[in-house]
Amino acid sequence: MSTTKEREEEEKVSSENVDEGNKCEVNVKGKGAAVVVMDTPERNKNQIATPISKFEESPFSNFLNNLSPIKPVKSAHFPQSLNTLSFASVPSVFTSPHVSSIRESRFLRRHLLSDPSKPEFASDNSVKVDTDEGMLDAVNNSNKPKESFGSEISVVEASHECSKLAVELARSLNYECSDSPSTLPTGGIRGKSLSEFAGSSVTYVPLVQDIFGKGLLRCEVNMDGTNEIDPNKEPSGCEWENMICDATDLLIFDSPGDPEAFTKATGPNFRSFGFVSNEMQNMQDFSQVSTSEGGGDGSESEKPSTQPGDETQVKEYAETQNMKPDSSLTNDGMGVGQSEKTDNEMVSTLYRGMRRRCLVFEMVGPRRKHLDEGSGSSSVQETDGNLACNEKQVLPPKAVNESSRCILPGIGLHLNALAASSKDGKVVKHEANNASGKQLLIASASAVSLHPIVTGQESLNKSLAETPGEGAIVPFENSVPLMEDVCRVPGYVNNEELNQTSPKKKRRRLEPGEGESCKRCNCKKSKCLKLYCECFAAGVYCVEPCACQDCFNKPIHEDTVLATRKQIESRNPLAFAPKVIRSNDSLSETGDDSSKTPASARHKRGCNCKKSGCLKKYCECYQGGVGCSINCRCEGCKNAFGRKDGSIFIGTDGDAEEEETDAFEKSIVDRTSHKNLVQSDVEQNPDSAPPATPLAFRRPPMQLPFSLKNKPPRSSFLSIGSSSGIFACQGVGRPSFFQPQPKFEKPFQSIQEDEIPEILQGTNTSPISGIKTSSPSRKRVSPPHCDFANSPGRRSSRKLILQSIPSFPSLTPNP
DNA sequence: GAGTTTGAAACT
DNA sequence: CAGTTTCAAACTC
Repeated sequence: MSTTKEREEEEKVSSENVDEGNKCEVNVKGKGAAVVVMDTPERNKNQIATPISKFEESPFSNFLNNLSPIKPVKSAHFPQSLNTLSFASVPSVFTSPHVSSIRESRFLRRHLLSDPSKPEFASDNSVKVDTDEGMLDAVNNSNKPKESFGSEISVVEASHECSKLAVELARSLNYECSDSPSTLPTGGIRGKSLSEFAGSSVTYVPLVQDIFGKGLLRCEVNMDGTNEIDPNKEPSGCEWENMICDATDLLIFDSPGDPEAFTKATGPNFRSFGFVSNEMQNMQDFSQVSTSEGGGDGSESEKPSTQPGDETQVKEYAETQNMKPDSSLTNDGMGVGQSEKTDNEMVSTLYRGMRRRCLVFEMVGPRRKHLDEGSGSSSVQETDGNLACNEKQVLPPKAVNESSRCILPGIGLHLNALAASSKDGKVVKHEANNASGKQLLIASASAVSLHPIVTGQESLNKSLAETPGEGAIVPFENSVPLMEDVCRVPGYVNNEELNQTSPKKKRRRLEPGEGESCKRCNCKKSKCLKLYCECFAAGVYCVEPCACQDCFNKPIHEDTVLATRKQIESRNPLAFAPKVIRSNDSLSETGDDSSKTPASARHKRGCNCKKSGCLKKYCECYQGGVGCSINCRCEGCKNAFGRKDGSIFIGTDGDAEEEETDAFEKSIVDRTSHKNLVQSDVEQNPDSAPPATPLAFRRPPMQLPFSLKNKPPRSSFLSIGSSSGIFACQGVGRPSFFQPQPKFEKPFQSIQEDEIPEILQGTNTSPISGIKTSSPSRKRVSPPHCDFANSPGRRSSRKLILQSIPSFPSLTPNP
């Protein structure tokens, strides 16, 4: 029989099978050639349902047989994955709604989809299936015939592997980054490792898959290389996470096509953050490994030089490298850009992703820097002293210091680490070098484990505590705080050191720029041991900039801090949870797709405003840049981000509208004036904005209302890193508008996903949208392409947004 | 910078 | 759970 025909039939059958619960199209296809003829699909079905002897004999039966083996595997995986998930979630005090954010949700979805038994799976696009198959194949046999699918499959597998690795890493991270050698080590990850990985870290896989689907495929090489290379499990894990994050970023930004962008991004990253350098190193390591495996790897990452685009950046980058002794540099040296091979390409892609992320940071940094400079030398000095310098020299004035600081937060956990690093250049670097593992872990952990999986403070704490030796306790519940205050993060040694080291210890007044990046409190009576204290609430230690009195929120009082924290948590487990939850997160948690409202984020508990009309920062919802939800008990809600009743603020209320508008404008003005700051903020928010890829349109900042001035949002956006990693990546792209959300974790989620963007995008789900990112700019909803800031039509744009926004679903606080 | 307003957090 | 107090940020002048 003609192979094609057979294949077609087989495919049909397979699809049906899939419907019934059998997946593995790939396998089927692959075998298709071998398999003979299939009867009518119906027959097949019947056969499947009730195997007939004849059937057994038929190729179809063979096919089924083949499938069957797979099934078990899948089932095994799934359960594991589920367990894993549950496991992850369990530890965290509260699942961080935001944490998981996109990744998680995706993961869940995918996961479900992947389940063979589910019909949905069949319906899923080939990509998903492929991925699944890839997984299976990888698990069962990497050898299975992929021919039919060709590159796709292979890619998928690769992605799977990567995902697996990522998963593992994540898992390891979850476990506090234990060193299980298993994480990276296994050179043979693909084979058996995969299954294990898949099982354990399934959750992560989805993300990876997504990423891959988008185009990041080549993880394999890297992965392998990593495995081989890194004996260090933790570090590797971190790396992986980073990788993943990067990938995410890539996805988000993703334009593999834009080498220039990549280069830019990369360059900056390296410069800006030591942390970045670490990542790079890791990446490089991977690349190296890959090289060994695949032949020279391109270490494109390192040297953007390959890319013509930004020479300047490249130079800087080079400088940075030079400056930094870090392995990354060496790696850089290694890599010269060859990356022509697929493997190399893949690697490069990853790098690119990273670079992009870096870019974002970088971009932010420079801007920020300028701001700082503008504001005063003081800030600069500070940065220089602390941060900057680290790599200081390395970094050109522009990028480094502040950018790192402020920006970091955006990334989330990563940022934390980064932030720390950024804060103290020394520290960062130091850690990066020595404890690169640690930092990485932390960062990665924060990014990955925290948000995605556990999200819980505990998990974070664990990871943190372990990682830093110091101890910390880091209560990072909120990604934000972490990000923002990275420096201060309790438990984070560096922070402490920094604080201690810095002569200034006591707070210098924040400069505008600084304020944004880090949180400062002004507590007088609470001793910074109550939630009144922003620092404490954010899970970070008070730092110099704080003007608090009798502050106990310092490393030296770690015990006290922890005890207090515990006490507060005992009272309210969610006390330290991010206040703003992204819908996505909630979705993932709840599983409610329907709940995905355009407005991606909601305040966890809702506000209780009575006089401010939810139009001022008194309102946590407004402050967080999210609309009020049914959970809010506010009176006269006029929240520009979304009213409690679900109505979008349209202009019906003249007053309200005007007020809102005013507020927005005001905020906008502030932003404009503080553009630099804003940018920094943006950086912080990893959210959607794809760093490298300049989106034509930016979202209107959700948070617009906030004037950066007043409060710099905590840089922590990042999150999410998380989470964040994705967001972080995204963040870059964001226009200055993004407001950092000071208190909320949103960092990633909320901001990133911005309601608006989604709305704007509409249902459009850009490929990226899946990731959430999406909307590049959080800002207002201005229609895509519109510059809402400038446009006179702000209102109109805003209105559009509002209208488009559906009523906010009530946030489900996380359980 | 001081004072006021506001609403969350804490307390009862 | 509701009411009150405390607190610190946000805001105003």
